[in-house]
Amino acid sequence: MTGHQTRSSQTRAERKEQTRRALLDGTLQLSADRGLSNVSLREIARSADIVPTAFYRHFASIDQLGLTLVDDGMRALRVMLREARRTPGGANGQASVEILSKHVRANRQLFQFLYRERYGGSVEVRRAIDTELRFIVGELTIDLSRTPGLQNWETEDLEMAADLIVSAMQEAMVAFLSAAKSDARAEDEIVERTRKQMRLILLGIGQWRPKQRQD
Amino acid sequence: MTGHQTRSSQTRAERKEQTRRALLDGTLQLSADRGLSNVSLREIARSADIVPTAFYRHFASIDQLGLTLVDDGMRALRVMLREARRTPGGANGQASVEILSKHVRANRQLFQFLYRERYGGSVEVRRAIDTELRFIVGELTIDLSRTPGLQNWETEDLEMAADLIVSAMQEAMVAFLSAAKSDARAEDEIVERTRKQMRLILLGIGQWRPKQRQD
DNA sequence: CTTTTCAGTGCACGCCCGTACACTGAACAA
DNA sequence: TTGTTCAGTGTACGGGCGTGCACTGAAAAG
Repeated sequence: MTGHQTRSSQTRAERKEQTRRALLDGTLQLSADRGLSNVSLREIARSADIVPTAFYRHFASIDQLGLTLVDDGMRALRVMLREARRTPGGANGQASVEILSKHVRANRQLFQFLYRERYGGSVEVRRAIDTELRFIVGELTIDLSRTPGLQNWETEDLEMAADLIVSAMQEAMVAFLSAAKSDARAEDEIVERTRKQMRLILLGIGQWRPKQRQD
Repeated sequence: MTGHQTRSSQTRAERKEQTRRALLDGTLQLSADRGLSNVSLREIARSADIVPTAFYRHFASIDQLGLTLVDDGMRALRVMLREARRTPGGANGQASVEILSKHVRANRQLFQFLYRERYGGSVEVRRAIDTELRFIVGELTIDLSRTPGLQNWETEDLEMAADLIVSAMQEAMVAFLSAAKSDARAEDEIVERTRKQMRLILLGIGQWRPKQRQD
């Protein structure tokens, strides 16, 4: 009631933030089974109970809102990766698959948004996602370079392996999200298959001869 | 000029087929950088130089047209796979990467359509693509089961390996299509990386112990 | 108390959309 | 020659869209 600070306001900004979140959540909901590009500004506004033109008080365009969602999704992804990295054998091992499944369940819509827009989104959204994804491959490459036995690998080869791991993980994520929401059996199968794939890749890495050449 | 057959007509059906192809080609063009769902029926009709309502003489809906494009794309994909299969070591080896790159270059838009709609398309289109893709994994599984040294693998494990190979190949395809149309250096890098990934997977397969268990 | 800020309102506009409907005219069958 | 088929036409409609513009009224600032 009595605002006596020289700094920022309170109730006013709170309400704005609330609407902003409603816009983001509503958009996530609406785009879940159609993609962002098939959602209209008016629909989004409706979902947040504001009039269409008020949308512009929060975002300059739907695309800008999309980029914010990409940020949110990537943040969730980084949280997941951090957990995987501090888990024993997490970054390349089998434990990471369970971590993936856990986080996917907790962030369904956000992750779905990411993989859907990665291929189907606008040019800007696609580029934003690809950039972040490349960054992730880079981090995994560094992780691998510190793994015992891989210190003398060439960066190119490390990147190649990291890329393969990320590809498999992404496919697992997509499979997860395609499975019915509470089909535990299907989820278990995906986990099992992906675990094996990780093991297969690790076996391959163990056999790799760093400077090998082919004609 | 003189049509004297009891069977089908000639010039009439030809013109229809011509328009049909114009519709398919135009749609492929229009959806290349926006996705099928962002293309309007009117645009498609315009691209084929017909009036909007005439569209329905050929397809019941844009979705139906999309399914036809999925068929076309899958046909191209099967042609590619057939070539890979009859090439020595093609199905899992490194030669298959070159075959992939060749066919992708020859069918850019069709393949782009496939991977874009696989995640971003309508429910029906997505299902059609996924079904076909699963079929391909199945065929590769059979190929693997005939490979010397893998005869006593369990089907589940073979499928797991086939799935990983297909994932890597798909990622390579996407990378190809994302690379600028005439960036030979980028394409070479992708080929090289994917080749190595195939080699890595093969090494992993070589080390695989069929009945291995983990806690 | 007075003034300023600004999230949200309400209306109006022009645009493109899908599609219903009645039609035309050339290719074809008889 | 005559009648039928049917790919393509042209008009018209109602509806959703993005957005420009003038506004309101409560919260914040002074």
